[in-house]
Amino acid sequence: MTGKVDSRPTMDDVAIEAGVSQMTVSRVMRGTGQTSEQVRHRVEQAARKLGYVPNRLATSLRDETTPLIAVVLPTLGNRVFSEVLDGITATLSGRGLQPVFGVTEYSEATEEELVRDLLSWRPQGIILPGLEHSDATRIAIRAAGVRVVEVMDIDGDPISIAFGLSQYAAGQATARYMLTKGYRRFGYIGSQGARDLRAVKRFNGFRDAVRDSGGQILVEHVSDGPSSMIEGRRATATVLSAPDRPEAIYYSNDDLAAGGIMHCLSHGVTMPTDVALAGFNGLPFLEALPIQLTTVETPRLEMGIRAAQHLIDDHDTSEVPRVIDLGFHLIPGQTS
Amino acid sequence: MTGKVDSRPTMDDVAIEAGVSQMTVSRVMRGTGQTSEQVRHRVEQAARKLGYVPNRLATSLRDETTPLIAVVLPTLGNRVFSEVLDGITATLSGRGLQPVFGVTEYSEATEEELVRDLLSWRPQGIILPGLEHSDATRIAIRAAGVRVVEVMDIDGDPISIAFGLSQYAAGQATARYMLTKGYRRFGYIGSQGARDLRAVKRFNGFRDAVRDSGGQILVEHVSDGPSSMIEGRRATATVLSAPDRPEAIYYSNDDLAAGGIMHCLSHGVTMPTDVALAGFNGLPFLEALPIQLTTVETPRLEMGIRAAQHLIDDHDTSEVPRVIDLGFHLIPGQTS
DNA sequence: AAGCCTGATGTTTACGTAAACATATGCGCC
DNA sequence: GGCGCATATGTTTACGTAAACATCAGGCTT
Repeated sequence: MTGKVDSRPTMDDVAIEAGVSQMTVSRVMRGTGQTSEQVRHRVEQAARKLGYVPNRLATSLRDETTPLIAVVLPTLGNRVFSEVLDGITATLSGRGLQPVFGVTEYSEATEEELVRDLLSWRPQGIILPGLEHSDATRIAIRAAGVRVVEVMDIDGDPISIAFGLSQYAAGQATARYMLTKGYRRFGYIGSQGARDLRAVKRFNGFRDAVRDSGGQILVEHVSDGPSSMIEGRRATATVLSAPDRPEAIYYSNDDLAAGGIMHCLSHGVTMPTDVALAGFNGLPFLEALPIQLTTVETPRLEMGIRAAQHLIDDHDTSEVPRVIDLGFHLIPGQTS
Repeated sequence: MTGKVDSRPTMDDVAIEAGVSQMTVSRVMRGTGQTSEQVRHRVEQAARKLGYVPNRLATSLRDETTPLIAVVLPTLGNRVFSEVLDGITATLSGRGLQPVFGVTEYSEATEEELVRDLLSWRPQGIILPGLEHSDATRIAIRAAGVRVVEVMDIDGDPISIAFGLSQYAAGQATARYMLTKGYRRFGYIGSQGARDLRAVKRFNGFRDAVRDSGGQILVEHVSDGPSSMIEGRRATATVLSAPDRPEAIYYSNDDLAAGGIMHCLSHGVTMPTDVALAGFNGLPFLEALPIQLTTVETPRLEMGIRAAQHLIDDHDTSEVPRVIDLGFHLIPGQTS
């Protein structure tokens, strides 16, 4: 017996109201199979009257498929990732797919738990940040047989396919550019401790390139918290007041670097003569700075779009793991 | 008969592997009821061996409840909303709740469809931007009997409860501040056509305050696309080259206003003597500007946190509609 | 030693939907 | 005028889980 006062109406309720069977309601709702004009009308009326809303939990359970795409991101505190998410959502919407997501705050343990939770929704696919994941995460994903796309990074072995850029090469390119400008004595400013693995890779590329040319990294200042302009400003003050003051500073991202510019402007430190600066990401807000930062533009939106697109397209799950390099673009600025 | 080669393992599969009944597996998985140490161990082993992942679709269908919170946002293209989302996610995670979300791109029709889609997941609650929604949206939500929180705005009648600020008052406050500084002839620059209803309210507050004091709005420049610094720059150039040039410009948000600052800096227009500027939001990137923008700081993170918190707390659904004013804070800058 | 509780496990059922199969009605055809 | 076929609708079942209820073994009580 259906018709409980308090509960949401089901197809059964609509069926009774319209004087037909539940199956007929199902047919009318989806516009499949054969239905007479008359019945269709009655059912639609009944559905509207009762405020019927289909229950996707039931549909998905029954069909053993969902319109969900799981999305994992390190944080929403950085514009970079909301742009990736933007690309994903824009691509999914209109195709009847919906994102369910969560953030790891750069913790591998959180990622593990999050992935388990997300997979329990039986999503069509999952988008993960970076290529480094715990064994448990990999096993869970493999067992789920779900399609995976990794984004942001291509330095390593993807589970299936990765859309991103070589973080190592980006660091290297930045270093080489600075080296051509004549700088040899560098400082590095980062954040998130060593948890931001892509920042670590960039710095490795930067450091290797510097060392190969006989340059040196005089000081590494990596704070533990999230990156922000104010933190970059503080860190820059510290680094520049050290006895062994660098000629140039490489920042793990634009927020920190912009803070560096703020410090220099407020303290009469001339860029690039007193100190040269370089950041990473090419975020739009850089346009607002009084002086153009040297940075590396990354295909953030495109990574999201391509990742989502890949999950939409019908691909073979057994494909060979591969990486798609979406490249990056060094923007020479006035700070170096 | 279970054990289909291709499909994900279910409790039945684990049960067979462990030589117990499905129900026992369920008990072990959730740690409820009575289970012997021995059986528990066998079941856990079997589950691990088969890579069992619970199916939340089934659980939710069976329990008639989900751990989902639906989130609707106008866009991810503006930092404001990713900050709100950040507040929501941070508050939900750790409580076993998950956000499912979508963006409307400022379209009421899209919102309607999106809300219907989201409600079909039978979420615990739904978070909507603003107080203006189509009748169909309201009806769907009412029928769903789902808990609703509206965020951003408090100028109007909430469906149930709203956490936000008075957009009208914010516009008014900005105008009054500008008026005390002696400006009387104003320009307005907006975007998103008239779709950004909160921007419209702010402008109404601004305009009313200006008119009340005998000032006037000489020009209104509202472009149709999304807001961006570059658009603000273009618009500012246009407005300042008009024959009836305003003494001060009010922008619908900080991105546009920052573009205005860019224009002035590049064209030797001195702020605030040649023209005064004011924005809205108090986004962190303003810190990067060479000159402090007059703006209104909004409690973006807090709106997200409070909204999510309200859905977590056990509230009476039949409560009287009400609005919670989280206030705003005018930041006097160097541009006015 | 019969009765009875307790702890451990099993069986049945319902959640809402949709495929597969079953049934009914009517109409054309030879 | 009976056969067959198309069209419209109904019935059964399964998806995976968990509450409610049923069963069963063993030990304790008197």
